[in-house]
Amino acid sequence: MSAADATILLVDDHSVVREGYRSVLQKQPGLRVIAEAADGAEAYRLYKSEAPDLVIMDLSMPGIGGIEAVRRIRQWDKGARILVFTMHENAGFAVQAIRAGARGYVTKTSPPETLVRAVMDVLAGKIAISPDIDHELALSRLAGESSAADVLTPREFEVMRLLLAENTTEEIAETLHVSPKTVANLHSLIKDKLGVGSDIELVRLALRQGILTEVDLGEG
Amino acid sequence: MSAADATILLVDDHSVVREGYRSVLQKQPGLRVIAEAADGAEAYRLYKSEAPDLVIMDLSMPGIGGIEAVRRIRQWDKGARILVFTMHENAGFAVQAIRAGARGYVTKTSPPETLVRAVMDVLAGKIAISPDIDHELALSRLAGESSAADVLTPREFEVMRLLLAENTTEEIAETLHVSPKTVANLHSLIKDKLGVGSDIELVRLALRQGILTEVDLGEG
DNA sequence: GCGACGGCCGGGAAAATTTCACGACGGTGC
DNA sequence: GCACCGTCGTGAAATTTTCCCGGCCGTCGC
Repeated sequence: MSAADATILLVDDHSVVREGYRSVLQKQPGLRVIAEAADGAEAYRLYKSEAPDLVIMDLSMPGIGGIEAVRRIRQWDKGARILVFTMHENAGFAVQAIRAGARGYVTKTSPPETLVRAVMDVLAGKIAISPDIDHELALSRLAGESSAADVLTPREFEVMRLLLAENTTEEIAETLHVSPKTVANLHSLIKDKLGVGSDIELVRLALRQGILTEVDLGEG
Repeated sequence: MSAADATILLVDDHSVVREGYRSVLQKQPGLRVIAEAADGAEAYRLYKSEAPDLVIMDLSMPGIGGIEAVRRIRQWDKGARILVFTMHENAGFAVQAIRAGARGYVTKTSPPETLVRAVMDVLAGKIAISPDIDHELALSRLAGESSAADVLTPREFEVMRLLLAENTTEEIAETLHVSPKTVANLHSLIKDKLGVGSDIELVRLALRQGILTEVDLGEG
């Protein structure tokens, strides 16, 4: 435990899983886990008090999620090094995470070596993406699937969010203070722009692109 | 490592997570992890060759999922003791798991002690459910939400599955060899029986009840 | 200033879908 | 036999979706 060890903050809402990170990382010389958090808010607090060299962050967590935690930490410390380590084998999430300021994205299905390698790369200032996500990103590029966040105007995106969260056209019209007709028109336009034929496909696309998570839907 | 140790098979598609189980369990005397599997098929194969006293099983895995793996193992060995350990804090999944033959259901957010306790309980022949799921189950009972699997007839359930998986009414009519009109009628009837007003709500309910998982939707 | 453009809001009408009422058929239980 | 339920389908009404339209407003380039 020399003073030169790189210090690490682990963030994951599953304690048994944190135990796994620890076990893998402590086999690696030069790394030292100095703190653990179970949600985004705690992660932010601990980052400020502990100033670790690296954060390993899960995405799906109660309260403020991982993406938002990444954003806040980066806002507080522009140089923060955050490696996202998550179960989502989903290019959409990776794009969001990197845009939010993460320096790496590794899926939990990756072998321990990949995680260790990514930790080292991020500490060395590189960007680390696990191979499966690299592949996913390439595929989505090739498929040319429209990214909802890109092709939709802010208003359309908002309506889409509400469609997925609330239910009836009338309710949305009310919260937006526009006519139900407008919402219906937008709804149709959104499906058109996104190239989906049904609401069910719309939900699937939102899930695939990480606009929505399972827990968002389940709780609603 | 006495011969009297209880032998355990770990099943989880995330290697780092298996590392976590190991770390927690090996602190407990009387337990010995003898094998690990990364998916349902491998779990089944290893169960037959290793005959462990207990299986600790994740649910969301590539290929055949955890529920199906539980079913197969129990079919092969009526006395198999399987403890489901998953991220899904979802009463629907718990019901499915128990019906498939699991002897316990613990969420990954639970502290390590809860997992250890559940392992001991299941080995002792008891049924172990983590407190959060107990609570969820109680709530869903109180809310009296119609369980899709109960209120729907087999045919209706099948159509619902197809609606969530495929997309157009025509395609489903084709695969079922019935008129599109019938599918439309069923579609309407299903929403009525389930008390949902829109397709989006239908997806949400399916997710909540564990009829569908995020990966089902994403991959479609 | 002024014209072009794009986002936003909604009306109107045609087209498609959803919903409801109804009948037929086979299987099951009494 | 008879009642009941699940399945399948028709037809017509009700509703929604979709398409086409025009107006309003802010921005950009000239």
